[in-house]
Amino acid sequence: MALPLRERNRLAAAHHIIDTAIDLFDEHGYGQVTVEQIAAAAGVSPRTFYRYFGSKEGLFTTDPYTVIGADQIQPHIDPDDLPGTLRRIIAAVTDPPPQEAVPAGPPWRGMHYVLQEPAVRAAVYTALDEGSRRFTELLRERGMSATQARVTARTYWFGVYFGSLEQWHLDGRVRPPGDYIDQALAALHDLP
Amino acid sequence: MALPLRERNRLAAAHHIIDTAIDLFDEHGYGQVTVEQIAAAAGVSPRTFYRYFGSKEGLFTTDPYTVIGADQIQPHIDPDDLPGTLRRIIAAVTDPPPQEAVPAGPPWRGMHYVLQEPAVRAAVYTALDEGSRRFTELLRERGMSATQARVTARTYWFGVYFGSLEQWHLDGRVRPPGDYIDQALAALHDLP
DNA sequence: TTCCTTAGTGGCACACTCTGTCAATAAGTC
DNA sequence: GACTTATTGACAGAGTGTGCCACTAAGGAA
Repeated sequence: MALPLRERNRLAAAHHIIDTAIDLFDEHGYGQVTVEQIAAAAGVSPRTFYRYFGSKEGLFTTDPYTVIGADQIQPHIDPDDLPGTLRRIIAAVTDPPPQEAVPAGPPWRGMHYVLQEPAVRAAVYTALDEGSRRFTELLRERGMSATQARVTARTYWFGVYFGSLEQWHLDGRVRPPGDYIDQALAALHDLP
Repeated sequence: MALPLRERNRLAAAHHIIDTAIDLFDEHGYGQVTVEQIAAAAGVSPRTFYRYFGSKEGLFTTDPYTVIGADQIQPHIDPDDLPGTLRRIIAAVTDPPPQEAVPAGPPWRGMHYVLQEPAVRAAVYTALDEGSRRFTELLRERGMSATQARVTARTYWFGVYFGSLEQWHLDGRVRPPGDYIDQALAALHDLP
């Protein structure tokens, strides 16, 4: 009961809409399902859907149920410990702590669509881009040069983080995701 | 006259539409210009616009006038010389060789929108993604592990290549773009 | 409880993007 | 010059996303 009623209702509604949508996607395919159908199945108006998520792809990139949004990633950033930052994000994202208002699970039901549907993937890239932008600023504040900060942030975000997440998923999520981060970080020191 | 008439007409038409569109963007802003207006100003039907570019963002990601498309980049790839690959791409992209059917210049008129307009940026990321995917396959064929290949390809594409291009543009395109690639490659060996 | 303020919702109209289809036209071929 | 094929324009229509306004529900104060 930490959150006020309105907040809880909103989170529950968002969660319910996402869950309903992914059910429909699983059944008919992402491209065959319209926002109107999702809204109807979830018992809300299309207008409300757009208020919650802004777009169809927003289902996968809107806090707090996204696994990749800039806001979600922000608290884990420590510019002085980049490998640690990535490991913490991966841990938080792949093994979300139980919260009363945010039931675990839903983000990962949609991982398939994040990686396979071009439109969703593009939306995720936009979210990563925003995270990388903020990260670049942090590095610049620490005195890093513009080019180095930009390349470093983008390498960690787009290369190590998203690359690891994708490979982890493609391998069936069997091995611990942290292993992929470690492998990816090692690969950076052995670039051809 | 190397190309058949149809081909030449098509290239000229594409070039003209892009040029017309960017004129309108510069005058009214990207978001304020509709495809219908672009088509009308260029003297073609909206349907033809979509046949050429597929989408409004396609203006910036469709060969041969894009600077970042997978097809455009493909011929420069040499998996055994990655730094060289990037330098060749940057060279080809920032200083396109004069071709009779492909007047120089147009791609760079739109660079501003590529970096500033979220929708265009997302489309460019999708193109980069495709390039990176192909590149990952090439590296795998050379015996590289899945994770290493994926991270390496993404690091070079999203980190070094796009990062350098962006920084070069942000700095006013004064210094040679190759310098930024060199700086970025150096940064990879000095990651925090 | 009651009143009041504010946030959230639904419904409507509308602009815009993008696709399927088909007839008309232009280019390439023999 | 006739034939084949690619390209175009016009039209209809589905789907996404936004502005607007009245209505309902929540939070706070007396």
